[in-house]
Amino acid sequence: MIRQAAAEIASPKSEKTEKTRDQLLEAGIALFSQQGYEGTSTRQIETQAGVQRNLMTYHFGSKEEFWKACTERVYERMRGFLGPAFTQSKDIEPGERVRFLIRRYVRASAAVPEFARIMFDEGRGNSWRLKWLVDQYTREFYETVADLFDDGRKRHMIPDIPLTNFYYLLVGSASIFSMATECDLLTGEDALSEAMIDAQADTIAKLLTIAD
Amino acid sequence: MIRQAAAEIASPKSEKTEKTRDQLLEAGIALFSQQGYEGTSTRQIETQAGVQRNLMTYHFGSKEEFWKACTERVYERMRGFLGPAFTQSKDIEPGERVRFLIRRYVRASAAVPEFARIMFDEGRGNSWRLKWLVDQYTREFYETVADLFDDGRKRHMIPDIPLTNFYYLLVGSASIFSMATECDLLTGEDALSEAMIDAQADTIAKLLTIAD
DNA sequence: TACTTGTTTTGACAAGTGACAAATTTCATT
DNA sequence: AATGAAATTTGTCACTTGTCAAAACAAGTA
Repeated sequence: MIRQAAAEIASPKSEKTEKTRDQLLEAGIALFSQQGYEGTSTRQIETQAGVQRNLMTYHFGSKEEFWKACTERVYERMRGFLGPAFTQSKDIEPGERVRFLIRRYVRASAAVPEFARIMFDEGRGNSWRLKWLVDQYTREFYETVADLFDDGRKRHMIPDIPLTNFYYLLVGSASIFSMATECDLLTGEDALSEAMIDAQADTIAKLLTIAD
Repeated sequence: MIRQAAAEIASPKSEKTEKTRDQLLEAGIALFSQQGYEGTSTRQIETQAGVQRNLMTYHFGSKEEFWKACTERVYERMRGFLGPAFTQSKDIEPGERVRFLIRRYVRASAAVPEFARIMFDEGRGNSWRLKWLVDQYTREFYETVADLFDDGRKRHMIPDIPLTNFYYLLVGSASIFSMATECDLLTGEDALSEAMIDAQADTIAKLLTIAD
């Protein structure tokens, strides 16, 4: 079940401290999602964050723990989009509900491209990070999609394809956003523009559901 | 245009030399596709290849050149699947041609999951590697898909969606194979099994084309 | 004031990185 | 067997990596 976040754990001792943590997290999210875990050094993160050396270790204990904190924030951001979408979908007629949620998921993926980037990045290997991501976030999301899928199939709103393929098509549809740089080089189009996001949402919603 | 490969450049001086190069390349492909460029060290490659230290530098000059050689072999492997598919598709009735090629592409992606892995990996950033991949391989492939798309649209075999979205849906459909580890953790299914490959090929072909 | 607590700064270190160069081996041809 | 080029092995370099530890600083409390 997708639900709203629990508040950040640490009590914000001081204003400045919170700012340091925040800048580190934002730098970490940007760099991890662009260069991967191994490709990003703690010093690079601190430099990009504009803070002194070793502050990451002090505030988060280790690179591993810091990475987890980064993914937490990213997933939180996804929840910030998906939670309200679920709430709103309750008021939508069943015939449109699946389509509505698919479109919202696509828009969320575009708003938080770091999420898909990290997922694609870690999904290929066998690291402790993959296990952690699946346990913490992916499993929960998968179950939600599975429920949605079952319901949609009962209502004959989803074509006759297996759940696994449905799921990875939906997830894989975010690849255009996570490969925005390549997309620009290839087509000259900005994958993260409003027009492209709409086009992608329209396309997936059309293909993954059955027209009335 | 997708065409058959040019032969490997180097004249195979001796049997053993060729074996060393081959083992290095195979190890490099496996490791680069699982851990990314920065996440893989030359010593790790040499260890996995079972050869002595520094032999990679000797045979390939540098890590950069070696990486290029690895991607060359991977793309060559993709061509080994796509080339014959194109040839065969000439004999297929136009109404089935697009569907046939889509299915073949999906099967190729499953047979060479390293290709999609590397593409997803590099597509997110802005490295010299991305530029090189696009110049060397991706552009050529994109043009091929674009031609196929135009033809399919004229014949009313492809739904009314933009080319860019069509392309990234097709490419993104390989994500299930490149995230095989995650898929196993999540669903218990082997994404690279014959059954799953078939299911994925069927699904994409069905969704991206219009039924007669 | 002195003391405590949380945070920042600086110094250091062992392990690992890619690359270079010289020493050594291998092996087909004389 | 002798030669010479290709291939392998070993040694080393300057640099980066993550982390630890101690020093310096700030701000509040007794």
